This record gives sequence, structure tokens and C-alpha cells, in this order.
Amino acid sequence: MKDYLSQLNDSQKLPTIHKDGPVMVIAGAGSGKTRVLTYRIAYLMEMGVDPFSILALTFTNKAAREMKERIASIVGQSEAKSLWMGTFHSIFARILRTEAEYLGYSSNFSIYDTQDSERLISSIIKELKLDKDLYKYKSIRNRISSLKNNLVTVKAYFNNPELIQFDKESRKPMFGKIYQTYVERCFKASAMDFDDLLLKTNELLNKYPTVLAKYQQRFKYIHVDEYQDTNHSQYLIVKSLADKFENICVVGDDAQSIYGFRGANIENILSFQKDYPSASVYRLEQNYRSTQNIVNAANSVIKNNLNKLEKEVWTENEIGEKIEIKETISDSEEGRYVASSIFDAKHNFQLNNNQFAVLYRTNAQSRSIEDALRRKNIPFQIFGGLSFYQRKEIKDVLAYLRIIVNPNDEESLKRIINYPARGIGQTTLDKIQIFSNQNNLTLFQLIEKINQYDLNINNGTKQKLLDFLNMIKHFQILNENNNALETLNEVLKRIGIVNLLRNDGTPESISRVENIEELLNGVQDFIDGQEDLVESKITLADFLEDVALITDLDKNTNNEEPKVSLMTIHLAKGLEFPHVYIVGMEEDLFPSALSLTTRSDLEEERRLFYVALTRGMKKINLSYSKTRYRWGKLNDCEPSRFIDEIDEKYVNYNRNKSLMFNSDAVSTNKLRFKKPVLKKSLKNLKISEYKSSNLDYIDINEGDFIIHNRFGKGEVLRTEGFGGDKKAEVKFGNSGLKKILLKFAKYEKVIS
DNA sequence: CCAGTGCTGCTACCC
DNA sequence: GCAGCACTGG
Repeated sequence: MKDYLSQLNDSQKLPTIHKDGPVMVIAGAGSGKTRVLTYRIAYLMEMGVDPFSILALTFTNKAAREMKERIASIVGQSEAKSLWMGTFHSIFARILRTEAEYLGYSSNFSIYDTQDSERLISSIIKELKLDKDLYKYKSIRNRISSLKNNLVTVKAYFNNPELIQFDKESRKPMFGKIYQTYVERCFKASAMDFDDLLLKTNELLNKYPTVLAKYQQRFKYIHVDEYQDTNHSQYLIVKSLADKFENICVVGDDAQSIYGFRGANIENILSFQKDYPSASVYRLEQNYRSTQNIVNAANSVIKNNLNKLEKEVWTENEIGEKIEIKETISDSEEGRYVASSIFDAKHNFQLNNNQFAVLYRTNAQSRSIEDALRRKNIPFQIFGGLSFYQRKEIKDVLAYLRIIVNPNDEESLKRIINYPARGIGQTTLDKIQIFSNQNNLTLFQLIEKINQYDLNINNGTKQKLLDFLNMIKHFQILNENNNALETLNEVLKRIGIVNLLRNDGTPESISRVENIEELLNGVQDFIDGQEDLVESKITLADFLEDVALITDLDKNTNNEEPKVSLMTIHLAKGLEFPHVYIVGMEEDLFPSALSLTTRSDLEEERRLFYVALTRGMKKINLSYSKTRYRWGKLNDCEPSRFIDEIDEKYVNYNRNKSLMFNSDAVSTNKLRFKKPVLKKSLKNLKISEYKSSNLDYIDINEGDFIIHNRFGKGEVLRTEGFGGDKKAEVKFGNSGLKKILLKFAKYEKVIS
């Protein structure tokens, strides 16, 4: 039973069997920190600690699941099941549902995702008649988020002259009002955003000593993984929970702190010893993951940071291959380079696709890689970006489910009250929204009593509102007696969204139908995964909770064919791959242009590069391109400064070779701009300029044939107007008769 | 009321 | 390059 301890080296063993008191483990990349955490928890259980009193906070749900499985293999399935293990957000959402009443919430509260918050903020800005160019909803949301993560409530904000002054100076004096309205609206809708899950937990623990005592007593042993990435709000939660027993074990690596932008505070790890003077600090410095070349290269990079804990990561692994650096002339050539390099390595060394990962700084970069991999028939999987649950059709369907569980969920209601269209338009919506805000009713409550109020809405429309309401109520009753899958099926049948999309027939709507089918599978999977639950019925609320806090990494890919992984470096944290391609190694991209103003931001970018390098086990390929399309525009690029920071002993630099025999840049441009444009430098030409300089429309006349970029080939039946106003009525083979304004249309004339 | 179209602004990362 | 929004004519 105890032989798992023999799988640990001496420095891993010490924190593993250090049972009581505060423990900090500084764990270099690839040094086996997950192993320490897993075995430590297993060890505690063997020492007789009740699994119900062990809390482990991980960075992703996937990490929690995997850790649980490994613990289960040591101590047994049923014991491991009782552990409290998950992300901050999912653990505390669970606690908040149990204790919701303390905060004036009901336990069925909705969780607003970023988009829900943004939409709400947008509508508040509109409602307060503020200039939307000055009050940008995204930056307002970011500011609200960062205030919440620092526990600055609305009240605290208005008590703080400095904050108010700051917003005045940045010409947003009404920020406080927006913040206040936002918080009120969330509360009214019985909704919490992501930051609330932490903020309200703090509120719960601070204001209600009995609740605090209850959870302090329950969680006798607390573990926090990736401690360097906790923000102030998370830090305070952990601190108050651990205050009674001080059995707290945090694991992290300051060199891998990469979430400063969302409020993570690297100081949390740097000052652990101040918080717990009796803390034992252990260091894991032996890397088991990567070759010597990779470890040394990563060390040579991170050396450039000033703000760090001293440690030297080393390895006994083979020396390994040098890091390959490749220069390409365009982003599409970079894609082809990656694809053919993977192709060659696969065939030369008999490797599987899942041994490769392509990492990038921004999601937008995946495109050129995807194209190239597709052309080479290499299966791949993209993580992140627009995730499944953020797609429009999925959010629409989920909005119905959310309304069933929480009818006051305003963002969901606004989303679906007229989708699929049922004759409730903007005018009506405006009327009921204004009235509901003035009378402190939710939209749902207002519609219930719509006949009691004079809202200047005609009877036909009133009836439509009531029909909608009754449909939702019907779903609610249905949901009481059925499980999540049955309810979802009935909802889909009743709203007819699938047929609506099918009839549309466009490729997009077909893929939307597929996504909805996928959602059904997802519900089925969820139910299957919980079949051992005591209650036989899996409720919609359970499913929604899971969905709200799920991430792209969490999806189950076990039984599929092996694929190359594409993801941002942020997402790759904690993962490892034998072969890693880091693309887009260019100034202003990586390091990001926005990070260049302060030293600390630049250091965070460097840590990000450190994380990227240390994902690799066997081989790393870096690439940068001399030109790249960004925001639809071609830009010149310089190689990243980070390339030069790698000690040259560990690299092979493939510079400039491609320039001599590759005319890729020109051919790329030809592809992008279908017609040659004379006299203008191709490089800085915007697409929009090109569109408006479409001079061909003069030549189109009755009887001509054209090829339109969307409608395909068609015959011009007649024309009207002159010059820029000239329009043509065209009969298209596929799309029928269309009238197009020639100046703006994208088409070519067929020369017979 | 609503679908279709053109315009705008954005993108750095995520629970 | 694209999503989301505002505007317009039916």
C-alpha cells in the first residue's frame, strides 16, 4: 500500500509526508508537483484523515478529475469520491448554493458568463445615455472585474476618493453609477458573475462567523495548486478557511505566474512565509520531463527576470536535440513549415499525432496552422478560442434551460424572448424593460402581470408575451418530473429551432444543428458520468452548473483518434508534449505589444515563454515570420527578443534560408486580393480600400454574366442608376433573383 | 416587426 | 477577418 512513497525522490517525499502545519512547495516546471499533491492527499487519508475534511483547489476541472482518479487508484474509489476537489469557482459555487440565503440569494442563482456581463453592461450604458465610445463595455467589465477581485464592492468604491478621482480623470465619471447598476441588476436577476463567486464567498465568510466556523471546521486540510496564479480574492478565501488549523499546503512556481492580467498576484507566493512564519518551504528542482537542452534553454531565458525566487531547475535526462529556430516569410508559410515538420517527424520516428502540440500567443494565430494541417491531412484539435458553450446556437438553447431553472435570469430571457421569432420586437422589449426597471420587477414577473399594467402594448402583443410565459411555465412543470435530457428534448421540439436552422440550409446553420445535437450528447454524457449518484434524477440545475464552469480543456477526448493539439500558451500550462512548436515568435506579438510599457508586464510575458518552453519533453521548434496578417492587414514583423535570450548553445538557427528560394509573399497576396491592384503598395492596402475602389461596375450591362463571391454565377437581367448608384438585377443559378449595388458588391465579370 | 445589409472596431491571455 | 450592431425598406 505504501510503496507509492518509494516512487518519490527525497525532496518530493518531505512535503508529501509533512502532515500538519503550513507547507509551501516551490516546484519547478516538470518536477512532479502533481505527484506530490496526489500522494500527499492519499497519505493523509491513510493517516486516518476523513476525505470530507480535505479540500484541494486546482486550476482546471480536468486537473481535479485526474488527480481524483490517481488518488482513487491508491485509496479506493469510494473514499476518493468524498474529497472536495475542484476549481475555486466550482467549489465555491457549490458552497454558495448551499448558503445562498445568507446573502439574500436563492440557491438556483444563474452564473453569468463574460458575454452575459458584457451585454448587461452594454444595455446599462445605453440606458444611462452615456457615450459608448467613451464608456466601452469591455473595459468597463474589466474594471468591474478587477475591483471585485480586490474586494472593492460598490460601497467601498464610493468610499474611496482615489478610485472616483481615477475614473473622473479617465473621463468616465459615471463609472461608479454603472458599477452600482450592474450589481443591482445582477442581484435582481438572481445571477452571479465569475468574480462574484469569489467575492460573495468572501462576503459570506467575513460577515457570518457561524458559516466561517462551519467551513473552517470542515476543511481541516487545505491544498492549493498553482498558488502563484491566485488573485487577492482567492487568497483571502484560502487564508480565512485555513485560519483555524493552519494545515495549508500551497504548491506553485513563481516562474510560471502568467495570470497577472486577470488579477493574479505573484506576491501571494512570495509572501507566504510572512503570512505563516512557521511555514516549511520545500523546493523541487529536479525536472523529470524535459531534455537537458530544453531545461537549460528555459533557465537561460528566465534568468532575465529580476523579480523571482531563487532556484535552479536541473535534470538527469538525456541532453537531447537543440531547439530549432525557423524564419518564414509569411504566416501561411509558417503554417506549412509546422505541418510538414510534423509530417516528417511522424513518419521518420513513427510518432502519433497526439505527441505534438502547436502553441501560440493569441487564438487568432491558429488559422494559418489549421489550414496547413488540413491540407496535409493531419488530424488536429483546437482548444480554446470560441468554445463550444459560447456558440450562439448553444447559448440560445442553454438560455431556455437557464430560464427554466431561474426565471429571473434577465440576460437569458432577453436572448430568447423573440428567438425563434414570435413577434415580440424591440419596441415591446424596450417598453417592458423600462417599466420593469422602474418598478423593481424582473421581466418575467412583469409579464406574469402584464394585464394589470398600462404599458401601451396592444392586446395581440400582450397575448404573445403571455404565450411565451406559459411555454416557459410548461417547461418548468415538465422539468420537475423529468431529467435534464428529457427536458431538453421537449424544449427543442417545442421551439422548433432545429427545423428552423435546417430549413435555412446554409453550411453555417447545418453546423449549428450539429452543435445542438452535440449538446444533446453532452447532456447524455453528463448523465452517464453521474449514474452512481444517489439521486436517480439528474437535474437541469446540475447540468447547468457544470456547463457554466467548464473549460475547453475539460472536454473528454479519450476515445478519439490521436490528434495534434493547438492551443494558447496560457491553456497549455500544466500540460506536456514530446514535440512542441511555438509559433509567432515576433516582437509585438510575443512579447505582446501591450506588455512593453512596464517591466512587470514584460516579465510576465517572459514567464509565459518559460512556460511554453517547459511544456516540451523531447524537441522544441520555434518559428517567426517576417510578415503576418493581423486584423486583415499585412504587417512587417521583427523576430522576438526572447529568441536572443536563449543561450545560443542550445539552439539551431535557420535564418533567412527561406528568402532565397521562396516567393511565398507574392503568391499569398495574389490569393488574398483576387484582382491585381495597380500602383498601390500591396503591403499596406486595407481590404476596405480595395472594396471601394471597385471600378468594374461601370462595365456591367444587361446580358452580361458575373461571378458573385456569395451568390455564384448569374446573368444580368437589367440595370438601373448611374455611377456609384448603379444597381443590377441579376439572376443567379443558385440563389435566384437579386438586386445588387454594383459599387459595393464583390464580383467579377465573366469575359466571354 | 423583421430580415438583410453595410459598418465598426477589435483581440492578449480565462474561470 | 469577423462578430455584433445600426440602419433601412418591405
